[in-house]
This record gives sequence, C-alpha cells and structure tokens, in this order.
Amino acid sequence: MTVIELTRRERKKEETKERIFNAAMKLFKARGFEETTIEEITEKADVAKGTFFNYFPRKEEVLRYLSEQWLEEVEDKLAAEFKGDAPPNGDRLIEAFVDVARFYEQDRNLARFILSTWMESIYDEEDPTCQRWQALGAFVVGEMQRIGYFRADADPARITNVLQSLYAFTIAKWLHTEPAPYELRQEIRTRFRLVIEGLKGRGNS
Amino acid sequence: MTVIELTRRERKKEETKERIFNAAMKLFKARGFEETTIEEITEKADVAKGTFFNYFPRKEEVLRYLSEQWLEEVEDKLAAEFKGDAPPNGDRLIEAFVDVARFYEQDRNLARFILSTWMESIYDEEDPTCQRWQALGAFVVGEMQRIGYFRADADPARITNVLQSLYAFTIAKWLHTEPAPYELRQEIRTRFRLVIEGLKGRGNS
DNA sequence: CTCCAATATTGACCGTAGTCATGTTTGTTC
DNA sequence: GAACAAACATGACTACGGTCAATATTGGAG
Repeated sequence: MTVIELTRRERKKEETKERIFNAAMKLFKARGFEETTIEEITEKADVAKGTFFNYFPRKEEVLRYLSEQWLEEVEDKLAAEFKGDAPPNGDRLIEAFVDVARFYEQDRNLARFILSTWMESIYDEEDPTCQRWQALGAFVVGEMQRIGYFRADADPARITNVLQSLYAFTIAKWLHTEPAPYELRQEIRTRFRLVIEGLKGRGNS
Repeated sequence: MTVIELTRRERKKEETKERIFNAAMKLFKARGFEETTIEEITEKADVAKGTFFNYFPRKEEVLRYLSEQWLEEVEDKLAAEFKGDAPPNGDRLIEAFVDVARFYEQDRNLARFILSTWMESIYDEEDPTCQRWQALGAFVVGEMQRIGYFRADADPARITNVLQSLYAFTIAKWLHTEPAPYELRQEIRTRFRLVIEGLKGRGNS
C-alpha cells in the first residue's frame, strides 16, 4: 500500500467524487437505480448537474465504481486465501466462494447492481477487473489441478469459466426471484459439488 | 394448431404490428438497437410515433417479441427431438443443444438481442417462456435420469439450471468477444462433457 | 500581488423514450 | 343510414440522460 501525497486540488476532487458517489448510493438504495435521476443525485451532493459527468461519464459508471471497489476487496480476500502458506485444499475452494456469497445476502439491492456490472464485465476481456478474475481463477484452478483435486487433463481457463458461470447464475437467480428460491450458500455448495462430481449416471460409460 | 378466424379489425392490427416489427428488425440489423430511434421505425412502418407504443409498450419489447418467436421454434424442435419415438440418448441431448447453437452463429447482432432477453427471462419465473423452458428441461433431464445417463440422486431442476447457465454463458461470451474466442459448437460440446464427467481429479475422494 | 494557463464547475441546451388528451375509424344497434 | 361506443391513431408534450460553450477557481511564475 503506497501512500501518495495529494495536493489540495486532488483532495478536493476525491472528496467531490465521494460526495456524489455517496449521494447516488443512498438514493439508489432507497428508490432504485432507474428511479433515481441524476439531478436528484447532484442536488443531494450539492453540485450542478454537469459536475456529475466530470466524475462519472455515464450513470452506470457509478455502479461500476461500486462494483470495482467491492470486487477488489473480494479479490484480495480470495487471493489471500489461496496464495497464503496453508496447503491448497478443494473444500476450502468451495467454502471461500460460499463465504463471499454472504455479501450478496446482506443487501439485495446493492448486490443486484454489483452483480449486473460484474456479469457485463465478465464478457469484456479488455476490462481490467475481468482480467484479474481470469488470472486469479487460472491460478486457483491450476493449484487445484496440481494437488489432484481437479482433473489435470482439462484446460484451467475452461474450468474457471464453467465455475464462474455457475456461480454468477446461481446468485443472479437468487437475487432476481422474490421470495428467495433457495438458501443461497447451501445451493452454491451443492451445485459446485454437483459439477465437480459430475452429472454422470451409472448407465453411462 | 387451431386456426382462429380473425375479424378485419384484428387482421389489420396484426398486420400493423408485423409492419412495425419488420421495420424495427431491419433497422436494428443495419444500425444496431441503441442507434435506432422509434421515430425512424415508425417512419419506415408509415405510422405515427405513438402507434408504436400501442403495440410494444417499450422499445425492448420488440426484442422480446423476436426472442419469443425464435424460442418457440427452438422449443418445438427440442421437444420433438425428445418426446418422439426414438429412445432417449445422452449424446443426442448434447448434440441437440449444439445444433441449436447454429442459429446464434448465423447473425451475431440478432443473436445478441435474443440472448439478452432470454437471459433476463431466465430469472423471471413468472415469464411463460421461462416456465416452458423449465418444464422442457425437467422433462428431458428426467428422461436422462431414467435411462441412467444422468445420476438419479440429483434434483432434475438443479441439473437443468446448471446446464442452462453453462449454455447461456458459453454463448454469451462467444457473442460478446471480438473476434470469436472459440469455435462455438465445439466449445459447448466440450463444456457439457466436462460437467457431465465431472471436474474431479484422481487425488479426490 | 498580478497575470496566466490549466483545471473544475455550471446550467442552458439537445435528442430520444415514453405519455396522453384529442381526433379518427370501425363495427354495432335500431 | 344515423347515432353511438369501443378500439385505434396521432403528434404535441414531458422527463431524463448526456453535451458543451461559457464561466469560475486554482496554483504557480514573475
């Protein structure tokens, strides 16, 4: 963590961005994303409408900003879990993801925003967030292959993609269905186990 | 297929809707969804702007309409494949889905529209399209369990969800990445096989 | 302190999705 | 065919996301 000295100007800029961001989040939580207008946000943040666009080129960028902050946290958490000294372990892999899902359970509204931007960024290979996730996924899956938890004859990137889609969809469905269709963390655990063990039946060569 | 007699009024109504729809599709294909304005559509369809909203309450509803038409076709195709006389067969299951993916390869623009509405409807359990897919999925998976291709100790709805997320994501990523990141049908086949066989490695109990 | 260029702020303005009051057409009843 | 109601068409209007030229603020150089 490098501490960079900021000039007064830069400090003020950050502060304004934060003020706009906080105002936006409060309104989004209270009334929803679509229902909140940019004028309401800027009024609450006590700046002119145009100022908003100096900090966030589009309304959606506020969500992306939120999402990035949160994903960085999660990333650090997962990276610490897997790049630490403790030997890699398959069950810990699942439990780490299950654990991250706690967040989504906290605030469904917020979670919806974050998930939707995450799901968009998943497709965009230019997106730095996406790249970091791919890298993290490839590393973790590689480790799992090394210890024999995952089969070694499958492309780690493919396994990462499969698990990512499973994870994202399980959360997305849970978030968009009212009332919640299942106990989220339990369901993630079950589905992960299911694809790890395989869908194959007895009559299948 | 029941043929319903339509009054002149109803015929005219259908015709107008079709005219608007066709105009919209031509413009969407040529210039993209966002870039096409409703006024352009109505001009091309030779109706007033307001008329558009008598037929499609939102701009996106045009896509939903397209999507519904197409999904019905696919549904019929898949249903015929699995409710026919031929004995159910696991490889045929995979190949049927692979085959459907051909469509997405035809027109990437159109496919993007259809997939995005499909992915939204996946979450919405009220949506009739979603319900029909769930039903079809449950039936097919049930058959596969009966013949021992899929393990019988897993909830068919869960297996359906897992496969659906895998399928949708694989296509989505393929559609949103330029140039295409993989040969679509081959990738679907590989991923399906992967989750059917399981991700488990040798060192895994 | 004065001047200046860089940077940040502002709100009038624009384009477009969607609304709605009004006008028009259609089918029906006598 | 006249009178009427229901269904449908219409375009002026509103609301909001986003642009941009004009204005204000900042910090540094002389």
